Amino acid sequence: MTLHEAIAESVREQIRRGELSVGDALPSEAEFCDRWKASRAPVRQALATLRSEGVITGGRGKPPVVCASSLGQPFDTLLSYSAWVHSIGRTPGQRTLELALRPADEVASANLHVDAGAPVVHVLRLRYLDGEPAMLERSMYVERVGRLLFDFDCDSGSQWTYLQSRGVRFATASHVIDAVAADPVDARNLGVPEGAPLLRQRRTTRDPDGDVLEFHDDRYLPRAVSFTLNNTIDSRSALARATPGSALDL
Amino acid sequence: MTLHEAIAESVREQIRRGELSVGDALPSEAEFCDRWKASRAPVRQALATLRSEGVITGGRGKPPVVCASSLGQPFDTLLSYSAWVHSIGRTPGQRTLELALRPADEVASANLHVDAGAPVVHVLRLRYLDGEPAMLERSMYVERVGRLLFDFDCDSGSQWTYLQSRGVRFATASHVIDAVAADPVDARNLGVPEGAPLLRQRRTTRDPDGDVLEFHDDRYLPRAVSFTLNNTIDSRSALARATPGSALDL
DNA sequence: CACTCTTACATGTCCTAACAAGTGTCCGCA
DNA sequence: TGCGGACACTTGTTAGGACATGTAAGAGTG
Repeated sequence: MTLHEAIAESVREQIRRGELSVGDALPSEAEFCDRWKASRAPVRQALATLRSEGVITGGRGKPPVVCASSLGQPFDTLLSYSAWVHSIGRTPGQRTLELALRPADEVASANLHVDAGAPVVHVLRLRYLDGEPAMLERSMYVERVGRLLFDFDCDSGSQWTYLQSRGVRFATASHVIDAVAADPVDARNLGVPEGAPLLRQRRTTRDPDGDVLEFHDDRYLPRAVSFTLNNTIDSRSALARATPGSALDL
Repeated sequence: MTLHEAIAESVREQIRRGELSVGDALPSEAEFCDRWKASRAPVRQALATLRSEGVITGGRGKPPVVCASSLGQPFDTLLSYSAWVHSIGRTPGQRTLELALRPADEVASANLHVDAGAPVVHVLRLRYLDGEPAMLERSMYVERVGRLLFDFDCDSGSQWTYLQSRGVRFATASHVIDAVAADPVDARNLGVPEGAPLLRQRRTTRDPDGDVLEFHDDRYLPRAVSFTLNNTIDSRSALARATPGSALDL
């Protein structure tokens, strides 16, 4: 772990442990330098990282101040449901309803960027939060990745962790968040009436070369899960509004 | 404008103009230093900014690469509907349905952090996108801010711009995004059946001292508006999933 | 021709140093 | 007591350099 990472992590740790709460001021940069026997560069890099995460604010002349109690989520917890649930101290669960190798239909070929008819792995999974259904996950994988899933007990642990252990390298993801009415499949599995509002997160995950690895259509029960964002005037947010015409692609 | 801001903006400008598209490599840091007659510090700061916005990626040994065509939105376009619509080259519209000064009920006092019964300004506005209804906005303001709205023609321009011109200083905002069923008011104004799924964005905006200025409950037609996010493995995202138990507060 | 190894180049990390600019305190003066 | 200004302290910005580490291309070898 590099020095600036260690500094940033120590601050996050202090926030997690409650030693720093919202509104508290952090030590000055000079103080950090003394404590860590470091120059300003790594200290400032650590503070910049925390700032971009929306954890602290502060301006010229004023010491940085903790401005968010909920820490931003690292890349993996936004992509892995299991990792996320664990990270907030709850109990995940899951039941795989379908695992199939099928020729790509129109939707699959468009989202995975493969030829129509190419083999594609479809997965339908129901995800639980503390034993209650919370999300229905429709995912599709390019054949290269999806075939690994047939060697995996999908109900046992984290698919994400498993795929990484088999050499799949996830690098970037694009998310589109909107609302949708529960279709018959959603309704039956999530235990809501047909047409009930669901929070939908669609995402495309790619490897370092930009090739698509998977596409998800996750539908959450709004009473169980929502998305949050903390925003500061001097930081452009990664989250953006969009209209359907806009490109969803990388 | 400082040097690193100018460098970052010039890259964003090149992306907007199409001189740089997805997958293109940026010049090396040394090249930037030469062109701008600058040291590595401002160049690296500019690249770090772009990276945190999800615009570029790239690792050690490789030059940075453009990885998102849709630029992240600055603070104001996430808060001002008018500013956002303008920024994507469409035509905003709005009709104010209600503007009222009322004693704070339970919801208002909880979200604005004022005493129950304290005066609060409520606004109900229908927002259009290219002439079509796209969002219903329920907002409430603390009295200090809201009273300024009575001197303002709410259908004329940007409320956000107006309030800033009157000295209101917005600094931070917390957003919670989920889905909700259209209630009778939503349904009538947005032209959808009651119970139809809507994308809801609730937000609390504060001034630099952390005092709450306004609270919004914006409900979007999913077919008109969604939220997007680009995510990279080496950047914690400001967006986070949450369960209702989690704090929505700063 | 295929493979490995060297090497040039890129970025990541960290340092010292200096000046600019905003904030808050404290002291003197009216 | 109240106010303004000097001053100490803070963070922001930039310069210039050093070394570590990952990438990719080219040289050399089998």
